[in-house]
Amino acid sequence: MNKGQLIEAVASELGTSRTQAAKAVDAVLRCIQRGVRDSDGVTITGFGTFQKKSRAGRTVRNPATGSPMVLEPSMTVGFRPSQALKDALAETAALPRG
Amino acid sequence: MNKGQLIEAVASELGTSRTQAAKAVDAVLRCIQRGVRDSDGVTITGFGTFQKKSRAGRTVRNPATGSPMVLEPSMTVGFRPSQALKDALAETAALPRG
DNA sequence: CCTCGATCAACTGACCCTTGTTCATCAGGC
DNA sequence: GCCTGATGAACAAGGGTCAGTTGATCGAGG
Repeated sequence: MNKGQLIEAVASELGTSRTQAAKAVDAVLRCIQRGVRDSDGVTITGFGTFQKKSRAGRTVRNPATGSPMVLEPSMTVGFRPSQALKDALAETAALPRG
Repeated sequence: MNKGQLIEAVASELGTSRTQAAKAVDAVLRCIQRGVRDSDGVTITGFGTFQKKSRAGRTVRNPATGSPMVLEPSMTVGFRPSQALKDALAETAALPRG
């Protein structure tokens, strides 16, 4: 699923136009982004938690040349799905008869 | 940041009421959830990729007792932030001069 | 249009993940 | 607005797994 399809789905959910849905999707994503950036994390009950995490620097190897290189510490975003989300996935994952 | 604050932020972004923003947030999250569930993954350009991942079963240890236990394979959701998102974090993380 | 994204290769070590309790906070309803 | 149910975070310790690196290309999406 890509952004367009997500927007379509949101439009269907909200009963609005794709244009409005696009704004909604963009706004939500942007707010999550800002939340992670400013608040170190966004906890959404029943969905999951976005959390800004610092990756420790380490030594990696260039797969092309095999030469080692030092990675400097960087920031990334971790997502910890809630049990409800994992359960929602399991619904289809173990969906024998539908 | 929690869900309520996210809703407030979205309401501010969209210029709508918190009630409408709540619907939008819920719709977007639900659609992402369904997308991950049905489509194995949701790729959002400029934000990141949610991907349903199957965790292989393995042996873990109960940190309380120290006794090993066998984990059965399960599903989880991985989030791979886009470079743009990581860059957005870096803006504040390494904000040297402003 | 044209950029973003996924792919693939070998390798390394950082990080996730488990249990279980408990408190605090959050979301929801009237 | 307040009460209540429920969800989530922290901690401790160890091991197995997965992420991450370069770089060019193809494909699709915005």
